[in-house]
Amino acid sequence: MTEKLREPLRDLAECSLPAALEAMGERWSFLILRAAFNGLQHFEEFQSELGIARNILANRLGRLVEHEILERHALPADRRKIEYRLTDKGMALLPTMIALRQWGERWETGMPASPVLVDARDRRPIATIQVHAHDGRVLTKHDLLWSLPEDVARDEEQAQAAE
Amino acid sequence: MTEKLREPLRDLAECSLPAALEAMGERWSFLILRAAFNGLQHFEEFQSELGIARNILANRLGRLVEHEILERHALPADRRKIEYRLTDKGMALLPTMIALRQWGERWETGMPASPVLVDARDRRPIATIQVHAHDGRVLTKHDLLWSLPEDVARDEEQAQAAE
DNA sequence: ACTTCTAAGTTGCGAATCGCCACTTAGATT
DNA sequence: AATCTAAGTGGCGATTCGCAACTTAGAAGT
Repeated sequence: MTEKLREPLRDLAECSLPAALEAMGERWSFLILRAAFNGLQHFEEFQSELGIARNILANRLGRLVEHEILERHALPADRRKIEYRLTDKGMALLPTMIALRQWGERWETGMPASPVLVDARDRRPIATIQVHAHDGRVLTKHDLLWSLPEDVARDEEQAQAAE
Repeated sequence: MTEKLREPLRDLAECSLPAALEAMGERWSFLILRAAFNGLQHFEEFQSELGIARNILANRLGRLVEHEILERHALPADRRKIEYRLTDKGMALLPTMIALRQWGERWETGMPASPVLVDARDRRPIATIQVHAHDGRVLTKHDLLWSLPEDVARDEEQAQAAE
């Protein structure tokens, strides 16, 4: 259906970032995902909420379904209506989406725009997404190292040897 | 320099995700950022590492500089050489980039590709990026609520009232 | 000084994608 | 049967992508 003459990004680098971008890297994909997290499920809902062109929306929904980020369900009650549901794979994008959004709030818009995402338990805003070590310490760029798989410490023994 | 006749995504929705995508949402932007986190600094380095077309690379670097994600420095020693350096704003994209990469590893490639990102202190792999509550509990989609700013609990008093 | 080399772009141009709008199609409603 | 509605599809101009060749400023070699 969709032609792909330009080189997929996935082939060009050794890590899986290109693969992720292959699925989510196009214009509108993240906004559609956000709308899905907000509970929107139908073509016309996405269309009027986002103001996206219909053909582009159809194309993006198709891609997201291909990549199993959304699932396409025709409702038994009214088989014209298609429900697009987030899959587990789609929901697993939540931290990415929130991290991106929080970055936008902090560095682009400068304000925590509404609606705010809160913990349902106590209605307090969620924490800022950060990089943590295996033991929970917060890490910054300077605490990080790119390492080949064979040099990675995997068990407590090696971890303690490094102390 | 760059013309923009199509509607910026930032205007279309109420949260700052569109603003973030305005800065980082184009093809190659995240891969250039990853290369920068990997220590690449020069035009020709990005070009040969990523295999991106020169005009596109020039355009993307320009955009990233405009958005203050990278800084452009001509080296005094050899003023032909331009060093592109990550700014604090750029470094703040680290959690987003890692979250996206981890998602790709888990759901697209299926393997933790090299190089692996490890904690420099003990060389153990970093934790998976997750959403946390203000008190550190891990939250999933079902623990979350979109809330208007006026309904957000802000201090201990309100937080305890909700218990 | 003058030729050569190099880093970082810029330009031209064909191919692909975006975005607006009108049209279609399958299925429900009156 | 006529109408309505949800979800697309097709046409087409505008924009962007991507390859290759060219340019320009500055450094190096002789």
